[in-house]
Amino acid sequence: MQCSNIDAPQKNHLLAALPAEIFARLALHLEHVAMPLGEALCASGAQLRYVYFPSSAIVSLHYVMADGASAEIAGVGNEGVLGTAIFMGGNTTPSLATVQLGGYGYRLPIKALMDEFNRAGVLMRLLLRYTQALMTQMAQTAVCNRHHSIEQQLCRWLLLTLDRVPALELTMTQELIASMLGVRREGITQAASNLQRMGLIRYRRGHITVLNRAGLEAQVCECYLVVKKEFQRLLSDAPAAQ
Amino acid sequence: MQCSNIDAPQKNHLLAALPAEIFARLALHLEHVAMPLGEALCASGAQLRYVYFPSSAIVSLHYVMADGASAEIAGVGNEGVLGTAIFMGGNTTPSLATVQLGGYGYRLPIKALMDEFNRAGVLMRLLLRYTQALMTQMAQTAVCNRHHSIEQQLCRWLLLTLDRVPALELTMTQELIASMLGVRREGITQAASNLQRMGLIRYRRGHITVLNRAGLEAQVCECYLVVKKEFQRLLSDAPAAQ
DNA sequence: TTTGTTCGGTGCGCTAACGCACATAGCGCG
DNA sequence: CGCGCTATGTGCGTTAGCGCACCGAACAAA
Repeated sequence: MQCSNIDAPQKNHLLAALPAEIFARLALHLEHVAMPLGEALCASGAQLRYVYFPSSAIVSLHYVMADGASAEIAGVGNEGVLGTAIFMGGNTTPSLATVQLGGYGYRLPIKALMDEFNRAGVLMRLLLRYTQALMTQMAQTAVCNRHHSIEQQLCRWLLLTLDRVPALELTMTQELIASMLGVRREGITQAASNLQRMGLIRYRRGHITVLNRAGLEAQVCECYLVVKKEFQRLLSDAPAAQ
Repeated sequence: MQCSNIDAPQKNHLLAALPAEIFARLALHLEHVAMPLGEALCASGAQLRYVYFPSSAIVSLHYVMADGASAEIAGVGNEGVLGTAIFMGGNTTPSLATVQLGGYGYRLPIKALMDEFNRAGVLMRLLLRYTQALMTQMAQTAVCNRHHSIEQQLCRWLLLTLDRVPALELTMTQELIASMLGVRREGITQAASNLQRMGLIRYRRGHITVLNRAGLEAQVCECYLVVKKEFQRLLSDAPAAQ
């Protein structure tokens, strides 16, 4: 599939934030790839060969325990990059990365990434700031898991997901959402019914449509705003300089 | 209080892992400081003036919500450093840092840290690997909050804390532990009673003594080992080189 | 020794979420 | 058009953890 202008590298915010010169160096090695739903980009402890800059796909970082229970730790969409462990020096992580919402992205061989990262310039500072934002998301997930209801967490998850795609409709089963949030499928059914009754969303067999985004924002716990504001603070275009 | 050899900078694993030359440069600016129980080292969104390398103290990174509920996100002891946001480029985080177990540590003005960090050498790679380990801890906290019982979480918390201090006895009220784990004090009372009945720990008014560490390790959920192994993998002395 | 304060233990009733079982309904495919 | 698969809705009983109230016990300071 060709790169069209509706799926240019610049749809990824990190790539878009790079100065032209640096982007040009990376672009030689960037490869447009399909990221179909369910694809496992990185198993627990496995070494990535590429880092991925999603343009329309969303990747879920999650952890599956010995007994099969699982939970999402954070998500990566067009605001970020999958593979922070590469430049953080650990190469791998104990978590899994699977495509949660199919789409496209750009991948970059880790050598090309590290060559640029090791210049210790704009790219390095940008990626480190992104990583800090990712840490905020993980921290807030921990807090939200502890204290908030399934319904609130569903609102948070929906809003964070919507922020990463242009559409108002997601192709996503309740089962899948449940496994993301680490709760029962029935719990999602009930929470989603509530939101539907309130007129905030509409549900139909594998598709969820947001009807009233402001209403969702009124229901969501504070965790959503904390994460969103921190992403804005750390990754607004301006401060690529230190 | 003077620096004695029972509280040298090398008690902090990160400082100890530095080559002599780099350590010498930093040592000019290192300051031995008391870190008393309860001290707030960094409020939410506040800018640190120093980074802290605990030698005997333990710092808790936690988050307090609008309604007062709170949860610990991660802990920082002699294996790490408080203030990753400085070198990650964000300067602040939404979380709080308070001293959870009083003791001592070394602080370093952020300018001295950044001068060395910006050499993009051993210190930078070490701090980034530590930050990745911290991310693992945060991720595992999120998972553990979701799926494991208070008793298992108490085991995890005890073991992680013990790994950071040489003693088998901690000075710590149940109230404090409860606020760390983000649960009720009564929940800790009950979990601790169970562990005491099993002969694994002994409790007395503000002091908790571990009697049978192996027994605790048999009770704990997998989260503990995941975190511990990841710290070992990322921060064993050898690979300061990239 | 006394007294006051903080810490820990215990017993309610309540609720959110779980595990399970099963009914219904959309939707693709032949 | 009908079949069958898969997604969703629903109704149990069960349980972990919560919120509250209160007691007793340990410790510190006078």
